[in-house]
Amino acid sequence: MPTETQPSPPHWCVLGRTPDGVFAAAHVSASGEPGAPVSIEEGTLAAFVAQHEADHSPRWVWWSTAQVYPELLAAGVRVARCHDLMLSHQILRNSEHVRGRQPLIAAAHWAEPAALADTHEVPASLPEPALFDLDRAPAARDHRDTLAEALAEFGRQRAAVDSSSAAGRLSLLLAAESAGALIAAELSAAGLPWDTAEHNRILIETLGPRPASAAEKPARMLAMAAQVREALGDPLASLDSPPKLLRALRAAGIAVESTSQWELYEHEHPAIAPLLAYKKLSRLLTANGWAWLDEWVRDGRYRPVYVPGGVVTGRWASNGGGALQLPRLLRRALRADPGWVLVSADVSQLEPRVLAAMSGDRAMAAAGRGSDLYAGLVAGGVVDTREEAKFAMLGAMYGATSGDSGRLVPQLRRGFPAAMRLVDDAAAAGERGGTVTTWLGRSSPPPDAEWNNVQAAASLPGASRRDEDAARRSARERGRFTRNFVVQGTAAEWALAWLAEIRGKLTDFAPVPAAREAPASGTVFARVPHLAFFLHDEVIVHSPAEHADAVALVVEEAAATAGRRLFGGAPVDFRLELSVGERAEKP
DNA sequence: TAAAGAGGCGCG
DNA sequence: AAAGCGCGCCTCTTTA
Repeated sequence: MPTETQPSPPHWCVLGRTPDGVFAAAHVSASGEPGAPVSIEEGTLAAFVAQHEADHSPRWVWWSTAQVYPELLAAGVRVARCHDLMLSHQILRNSEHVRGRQPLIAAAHWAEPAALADTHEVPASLPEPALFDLDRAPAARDHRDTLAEALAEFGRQRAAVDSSSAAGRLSLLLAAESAGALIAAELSAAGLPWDTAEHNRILIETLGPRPASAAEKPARMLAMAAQVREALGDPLASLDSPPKLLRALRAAGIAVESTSQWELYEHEHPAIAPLLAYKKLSRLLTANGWAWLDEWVRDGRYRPVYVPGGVVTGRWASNGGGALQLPRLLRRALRADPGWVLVSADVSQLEPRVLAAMSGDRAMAAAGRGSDLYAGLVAGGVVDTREEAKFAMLGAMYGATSGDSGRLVPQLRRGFPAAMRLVDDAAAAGERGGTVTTWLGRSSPPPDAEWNNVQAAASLPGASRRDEDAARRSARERGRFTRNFVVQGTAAEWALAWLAEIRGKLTDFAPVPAAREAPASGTVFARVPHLAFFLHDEVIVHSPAEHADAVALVVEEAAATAGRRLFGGAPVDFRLELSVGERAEKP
């Protein structure tokens, strides 16, 4: 700890705009004292940031990483750490650990536009993109990005954390969330190395040659469609319109309620197999076909848009490019540049392990030690087969009450009472209309007005059976949501800590010679190992081949570090499936 | 004619 | 394949 006689190092550097739209910065010392604002000449922001980053690497405090950081990266400037005011605001104003939430809630203009729309404080017709448009005239720009507002909000957030009952955990969460925002921007900047030729080959092999126009269907789809129509005895049957398809199926004597594949599987009819095949092909064509390739892959890089904190549980969402839905069929198209490799890792059974750690369930932790957790459940005699173990765990975390999954939950409850109590308590809180909170302090939203109305209606004297059923049903639904929230949300926190740790360690690698660079990764990443993909519990690092083993070690050690950061000495292993190679496809 | 909703399916 | 959480995106249909 620095003594009073030592000058406080400028821990934070708050960035915002002056009223006339020019960037300005103010240092804030460890004690919270802001220094005098320094204005930054037009067009010199990147140089300013680079200089300060080299001098003392402050934690940059800014309104929105997504707003500021892409431009810095494009200018070749990386930052080590930041505090994203927007993301932090969302966490703090909802967190049950924060006692003094009122100042944050009162600063309603800091909320996301979507959240404002929910409370009808903003007309639904408000053009949302305008709020994020840097190119607008300064006068019309949102006032949230002024330096004065940033300093005020930063002060509110520090006070909120200091007053909370879990300052250490919340600080860790805000740091991890902000690191995630940096990483999301860096992932888009670096891109995922994509083998367009291989993707095209897969499309041709699966669908047939690319039709001359998008209006035409590929040959294999036409062939499947012909088989379906033949089998249905209906040469004009429409396969692309669910209502029409449903009528055609019924007319052919197939008694289905919907056209979804899980229901079609139940029926024996010569039309079923080609119809399911047609649906698969159609999905590939529309979601990740040639149009997707043309739109999303440039210069050998797929650059999706990630949205950190975009999911209510804290998981990332994506907005454009469908990064979180890449079909496994296309994994072969992920391919490192020549002389580089992809280091791919995914966490085995992340959510059950997180549940074991947060509940302190020693038996469940033991089941996951040194091996596959599901195999551990079998070895421990809780269930008979690995498949049963998997379904039982999913049922426990999602709140299954029926089916094979629900049937196995009681066995889990006997074997792992502590873990099950944690999720059962979370479900009970949700059913009562309460909120639940993740390990680091992200709280679930309270029930909306509609939910409260339904519950209230059922407890009125004249409530009908229908009212009561509706209330019970929506209570149970909410219980399943809060049950899953604590596990999914804490797993997302673990994953952020893992990512942040990997990112930090990757900066230690020396750049490879210019002759070996991967220019499509952008100036910042062309010569160093960098994160290239993230998907909830899975990362891919694009690395010069000679660093592959060291990078793999970094990824592995980061998992252990993340476990310690969150859970201290909890005896839970976070095991990875690691692979290193030119392609990311699993063996 | 554009927006909103529903159905369906990809991912974890 | 399993019914049970969280998403995004595409298509077709209904609604304003």
